Parts: sequence; C-alpha cells; structure tokens
Amino acid sequence: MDKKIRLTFPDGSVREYNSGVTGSEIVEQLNRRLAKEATGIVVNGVLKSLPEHLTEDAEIRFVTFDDKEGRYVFWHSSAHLMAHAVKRLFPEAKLGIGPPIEDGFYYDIDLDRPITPEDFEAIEKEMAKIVDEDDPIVRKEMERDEALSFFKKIGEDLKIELIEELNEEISAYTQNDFTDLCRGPHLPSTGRIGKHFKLLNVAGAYWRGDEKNKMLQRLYATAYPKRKMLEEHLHRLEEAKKRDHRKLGRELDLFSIQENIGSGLILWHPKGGRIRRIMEQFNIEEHYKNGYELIYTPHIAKLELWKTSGHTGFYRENMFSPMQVDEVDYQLKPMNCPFHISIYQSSMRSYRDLPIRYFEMGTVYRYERSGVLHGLMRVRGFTQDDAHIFCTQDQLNDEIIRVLNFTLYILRTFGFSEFEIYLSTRPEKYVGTPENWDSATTALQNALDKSGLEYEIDPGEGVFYGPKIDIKIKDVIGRSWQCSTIQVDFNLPERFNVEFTGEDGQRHQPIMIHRALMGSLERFFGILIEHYGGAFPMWLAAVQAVIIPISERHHQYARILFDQMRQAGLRVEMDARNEKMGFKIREAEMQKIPYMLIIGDKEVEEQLISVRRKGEGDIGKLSLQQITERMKEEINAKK
RNA sequence: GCCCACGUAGCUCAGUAGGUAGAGCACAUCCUUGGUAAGGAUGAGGUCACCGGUUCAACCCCGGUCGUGGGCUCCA
Repeated sequence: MDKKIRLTFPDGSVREYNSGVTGSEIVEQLNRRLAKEATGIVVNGVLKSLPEHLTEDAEIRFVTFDDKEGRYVFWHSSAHLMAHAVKRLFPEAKLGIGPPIEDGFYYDIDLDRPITPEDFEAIEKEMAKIVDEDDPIVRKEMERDEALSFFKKIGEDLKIELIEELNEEISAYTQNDFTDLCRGPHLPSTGRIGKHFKLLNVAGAYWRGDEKNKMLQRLYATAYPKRKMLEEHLHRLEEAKKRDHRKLGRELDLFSIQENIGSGLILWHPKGGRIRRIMEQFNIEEHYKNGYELIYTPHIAKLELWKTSGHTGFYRENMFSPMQVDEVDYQLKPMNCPFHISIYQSSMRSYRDLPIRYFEMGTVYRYERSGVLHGLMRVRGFTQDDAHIFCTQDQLNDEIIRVLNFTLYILRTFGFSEFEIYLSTRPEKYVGTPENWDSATTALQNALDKSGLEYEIDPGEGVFYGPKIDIKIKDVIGRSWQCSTIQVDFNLPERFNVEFTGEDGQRHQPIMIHRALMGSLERFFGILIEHYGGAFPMWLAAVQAVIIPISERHHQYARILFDQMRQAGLRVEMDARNEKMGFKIREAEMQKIPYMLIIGDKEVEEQLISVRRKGEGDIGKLSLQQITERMKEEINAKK
C-alpha cells in the first residue's frame, strides 16, 4: 500500500514517490511548463504514456515535441485523432495502420468511397471537435481472444489480421467512442494534441506494402504543438515546391520530357546541355587524374552477351525488350559492365597491369514501371559516370580507399557536405564464397574506418553478387539522395571467366569493383537544380553574365565587351532586345544569372562596366579586365 | 503495374443545363531609347491529350488509350 519507489532524474537527483504514481502526477509537481509540454515519459529506456503507473525504482526522463520520442507520441496520437474523425464521418471505414513518420503521420484506411482533398476540411473539423472534447486516451491490455472478439465485433478486419500475428502483449487505446489496436504510447487526452494539424494528401498504398494485397487509401497529415511550427512546416513544403527541378527545368529552359518522345526520356535543352557538359568535363578530367582510362561502348549488343552476364535472368524485369537484327536478338544495354569486361579480355592481362580502371559516361536504358517515373530523378534512359576496376585481392583495400576519397572529393566539389553512408553486407542469396565475402566486406569497412566517416551497416542488404557502400548526399533543405555506389562483384568475373596472369605464371581471377560517383547524370542534375534552387554557382551556371545595353547607341561597345568575354572563355550573353533596362534586369534575375553587366552613356565614356550581382544589386563599376578576373576567380574556386 | 486525382494557347489558369472557347505572361509588328526587378498599342496563336460511343449537336456525358501528379513497390 504505502510502498515507496525511488526515481532517478536526468540530472542525477533521486526522489521518492508512492508506488503507483503516474508520470503526469510527477511532472505536474516538478515543473508546470514541462507538464504542459511533456508528451511521454521514458522509464528505464522504455517510452511510455504519462498516465501509466510507476511501481518500481527507475530512471526516468520526460520527453517533449523537441525529442524524437516526444514527436513520435504526439504524431501517433494525432494519427488516432484523424482515424477517429474518419470513423465518425465514415463509420464503414476500416482501419489499417497509422504510424508517425518523419514529418507527421499517416493512416491507411479501407473505404469504398474515395477520400478526396475536398473531404479534408470536414475531417479536420471533426478532429477539432474531438480535441475540444478533450477525451482521455486510455490504455487497456487485452488477452488475445478478448482482442479478437472485440475488433471482430466492431468490424475491424484488418486489425484482426494484425492481432493474429502479434506475439507481444496486446493493447488498445480508447478515446470516447473510438478504440484502436495500438502498442502506444499516447498523450493523456485528445485535448493535448491541439488544433495545429493539417491533412496534406491522400494516396493509394497496398495493405502491408504488398501489391498482392488490397489497395488502401493512405491519408497523410501533420501536426504541431504550436501554430507557428505548423506554419513553418507548410512553408518548408512550399519552398521545396519552388525548388522542384521539374518546375525550374521549364522556367530556366534546362530540359524537357515530352509525351511524343516517351516517358522517362530526357531532352537536354541548350542551357541544360551546357551544364551537363561542364559536369562531364570536370568528372572526366578528374577520372584521368585518378588513374582511370576513358572508354566508349555501344548502346546495344547481342542478347547472348546479356545471357552470359546473367542479366537476362536477374535483371530481366528492368530491361527493354530485345530487338531482332539479321535474325539475331539484340538488347539495349541496361548496364555497361559486360562491355568493360570485354575490353579487359581483348588481350592477356598480367598482374603488372593491375589495377585496370575503365571509365565510361555510359548511357543505359532500363525499363521502369510507369508509376515510378519522376522528372529527372527516375527515368528510363540515363548516363552514368560508370567505372569498373579490375584488381587483385591485395589491391582491393587501397582501391576502395581511393574510390571513397575520390567520390567524396567529387561530391564536395558539387557543393554537398553532408553524407549518409551505408555498408551493405551479405544477403541470404549470394554467389561466391563466404571467405571472399568476408574479405571484401572487411576491405570496404576498413576503407570507411580510415576515412573517419560515420556509417551504418545494413546487414544482409548487399546485392547478391557482392557487398557495397552506398553514399547518400543531403541537400540544402535536408533531403537525402542516393547517388554514389561502390560494389564488389564476385559474379561477373566468374561468369565471363576474367583472368590475369600472376607472378607465379598461373591464371588468377581478378576482383571487380563497380562504381558510379554521380550515379545518373540526369538524376544528379535534378538534385543539383533543387540543391541550388536553380541558382547555380559560377562554375556551373549555363549563363555566367548577361550584358545589358541601356539603349541602341550602347550596342557597339556592348558588342565589343561581349566578344572579348566570350574569347576569354566566359559564358556571356547579350540582351539587345528593345526593352527597358529594368525589364532586362528583372528577367536576368529570374533566370538566376549571376552577373548583369550594364552599359550606358557613362560606361561607354569611361570605358567601364556597371556590375550588378544577382540577389545583391549594383556593386559599382569595373573595367573589362577587372570583371573578367573576378569572374574567373570565382569559376576556378568552384564556389 | 496498381489506387486516386488531373490533362483547355509555349507557360500559369478561367470557362459552358452539352450549342465548335477566354485572361495574364511569353511571342510578332509598330511606337518608345528608357539608369538597376515588368513602358505603350496592335496582332498572331487552340482538332479543348488521343481514339471510339451516346446525341440533331460533345471541350463538357460514357468507355478505352496515352501522358502527368501524389503514393505503393523498386531503385541510379
């Protein structure tokens, strides 16, 4: 009855409480502000609801929306709130799962009638009503049979399916007329959620992510404890929309995708083409510096080649259909590797030749299901900065380190500084010997350790032919994109019987590394567009400066400047249109051109140039030589 | 591929109980020669994604196809 328990707080202090005290009670006494903000309590490392009773000595800490765990609770309860509202409006709706996600939460709902954005308001209204009711959210533990009969009674078939597979303790949370199967934890009452929520969109999602299952309607939404936070989040979404590479691609005339050409096939317009050329040139030069040889290979080859490589087996669903030429089947290439191997095999290789590093800007075609295509990010024809390294076992370690450093150098030059790195190890189905896998995995891991970079291990996530390192880059608004991949391959050397002559005069099989740094140029370009919001740094900008003569009598001088700057290798244009200066400046700003060079009477007379920097405004007068130098410095600094 | 939504001028979007369409920007011509984010006038521009059906009549209703978007799944 009067049992006391000792609770340890994060600052190390220890207090005594009556056994059975709840988190809510403790935090009420402790700190009124925290009491308002706390969404849950962590007891000995386990996240729990505030109203749960504590009966043992423990270390405790309260979590708020500022903590990951706190947000989890907040959004989880928000998901229940939304489901509750949906059930009130559509009692026949059946509930799937409704977890918190990165920026909010969703709930999968089985309902014959499609939910449309027009319904959002009604759902939000009902949610607000439930918040006003401030219904206590009560946990109840259930026996399996009890849970089954309860959810059967209320017709929640999908929940039944979940219960049948549950091994842990079964619990449900009830708020007023709504009960949901749930592990929890939750906020103490619906009023604690507040009204700063918003339904964002609705999309189809297969029950349990399996396309053989029924398609449910997934309602996405978000919620925040404060109005301002919700507004900021919505603002971020707006920002992301503004940066959308598909929108910018059109506005800046970089590329297009056209119906009569085909889905997932990119047309690079002149400005996009310029930027691509710069990306390629830089990339190729750096590859030469790093000991690679540039090669070119065809876009199609006999189907037989792809049988040898095994692609017709394990890669079949991603390949375009073969075409017949002179009664022989040919295949559009989905990868470059077999060609690189064929070049390797065009003559005898000695251990003295290794490592051999073949590099290609290889254009490949892959069949992607229509629903997954997305601007430049997911296409059916793309060009990879692809390379294959053939080396000995002894060289593997050094090669991986080289590749890793090279990758990071390239990515950093393009303006990315944050990375997420994953090491994927041997999956259940694999080729090669466990010993080879181990040594290759060790080599990858050693390289990562030496680099001093943080990385995560994805156990069993390797490709069947070898372990790999994937590098994701983070863009300015915090989204991550996978571009680079470094993969060890035990499969192809075996299939093609790739060999070299060793010191001992015997034939040996080299190890093969596949690697792409930017990955797909198309996708990398898309990421760059969004990363820079279309305002490319000088070294990448399609147009680095536009010359703006104020009136026709300045054209002659402007023309001379234009020619000279072009001669100096700068990407300059001249806006000789019959428009006012303000108009031309506005346009240049919107086109995100870094420099505007204004030429009027004063400039002609003084033989100077008025320089306006995008986003900054007038920065004064410079001579042709000064502005040329300034621009070149910026270009060389690649900033 | 699947679910939902969408497809009107180069772009952004109006539009009609079913009677072959409209704005702004962009474009062309003319006027204007203008100092740091939109000068003015006139004009041209559309098989209303495509194919079929219903109807006296379809951009609108119905079916199919293609494409786009949000997701599922997969991945560079």
